[in-house]
Amino acid sequence: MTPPLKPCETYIKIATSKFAEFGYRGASLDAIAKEAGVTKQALLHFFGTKKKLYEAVLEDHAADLSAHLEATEAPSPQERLLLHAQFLTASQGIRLIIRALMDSQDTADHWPMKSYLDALLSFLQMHAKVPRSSASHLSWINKLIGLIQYHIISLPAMIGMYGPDCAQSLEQEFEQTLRDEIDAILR
Amino acid sequence: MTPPLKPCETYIKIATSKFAEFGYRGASLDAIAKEAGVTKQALLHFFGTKKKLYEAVLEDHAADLSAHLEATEAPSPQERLLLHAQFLTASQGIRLIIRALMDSQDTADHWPMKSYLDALLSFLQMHAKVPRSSASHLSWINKLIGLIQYHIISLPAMIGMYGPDCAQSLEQEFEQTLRDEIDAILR
DNA sequence: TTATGCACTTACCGCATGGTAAGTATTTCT
DNA sequence: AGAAATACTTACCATGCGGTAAGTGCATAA
Repeated sequence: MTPPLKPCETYIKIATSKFAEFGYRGASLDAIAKEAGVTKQALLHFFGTKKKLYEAVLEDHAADLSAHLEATEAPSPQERLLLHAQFLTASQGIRLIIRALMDSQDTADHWPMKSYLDALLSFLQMHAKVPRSSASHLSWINKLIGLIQYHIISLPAMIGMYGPDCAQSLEQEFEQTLRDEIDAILR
Repeated sequence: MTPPLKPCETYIKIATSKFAEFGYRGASLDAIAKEAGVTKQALLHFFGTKKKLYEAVLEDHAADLSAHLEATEAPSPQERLLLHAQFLTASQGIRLIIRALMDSQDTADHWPMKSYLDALLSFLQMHAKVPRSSASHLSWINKLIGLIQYHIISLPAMIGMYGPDCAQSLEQEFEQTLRDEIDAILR
């Protein structure tokens, strides 16, 4: 099903994980290239500059997210949204988004996630329990992403502070919260 | 009431805002020092290394947060927690915490926020509507901080995507969500 | 008055980084 | 077969960074 990736697609995927893990500044071209088994000039050959590689990564990721939301099938909208939220949680992409948001003044002049957000918005508007304003839905999306994102980011620190035992119960509480939030807004 | 800050306290405050804005890697000693009107060697004189300055910043900030939680007075626990949450929202400190969490593997070997988290936990346990497990409270705190944090971080991008008009309604929705969440857990 | 410590500064070093220039091997097109 | 494009490589450069070494001006203590 998945054809072998073209070289430059491989680079984007590797760059995605590096940028997600270390941020724009923290991920060096050398490190990305080394993991791909090439020199950094291979990256510069395809993308010109680091910033353009970063923009390609962001656009590729936004497309991935939209595609997943589109492709997910489930008996009910709630389950579909839950599946998508779990995909967000499992993927490293949330870290990428957070880093992009925090560094936006620095690196990105445009924000390529809008199409994905719009897809989420229209999904909510289509299946919402009661009609609500667009700002209200946007606020709910913020809540959801904030929830997912902080859970992922804080978990290592939580384990460090309160021991590995807390991880499982935090995961359970987290999943329940996800369900509650989704049920609260969808029919 | 507030005596003039000692030089090294000034440095910590300036470093706090720089680290919060640009992250550990993104905030250079030169930039921090320049804003303080000294050379970077002044910082190295006091703190030895950049990492130690960073640790001092984190500890100072944790102490600030704990002190604020302690000092906040209000007629009811809900209002007290709301005031504190609003303080978190208004301060730049949340960005510092997120960056610290995301860079933790990289920079921080210990996590100095535990005392603050413990203070929050005992506050919740004392005023919770019904007795709940510590993990449940921890999860709720994650939810609250995630909420605040993503709201702050995403607002500029939201304004960029949906225009300045969406800011006010997002703010209102956000504040209402804060109140709801607090009311849901406190008597 | 001298000495001691404090709060810095100037000068410098080595390393990592993003980026440029030019060359090379391989494939594709004509 | 020859030309052109593709996908790189090696060599190199300028900048910014954290950190070291040594010195300076100043206030306080003996």
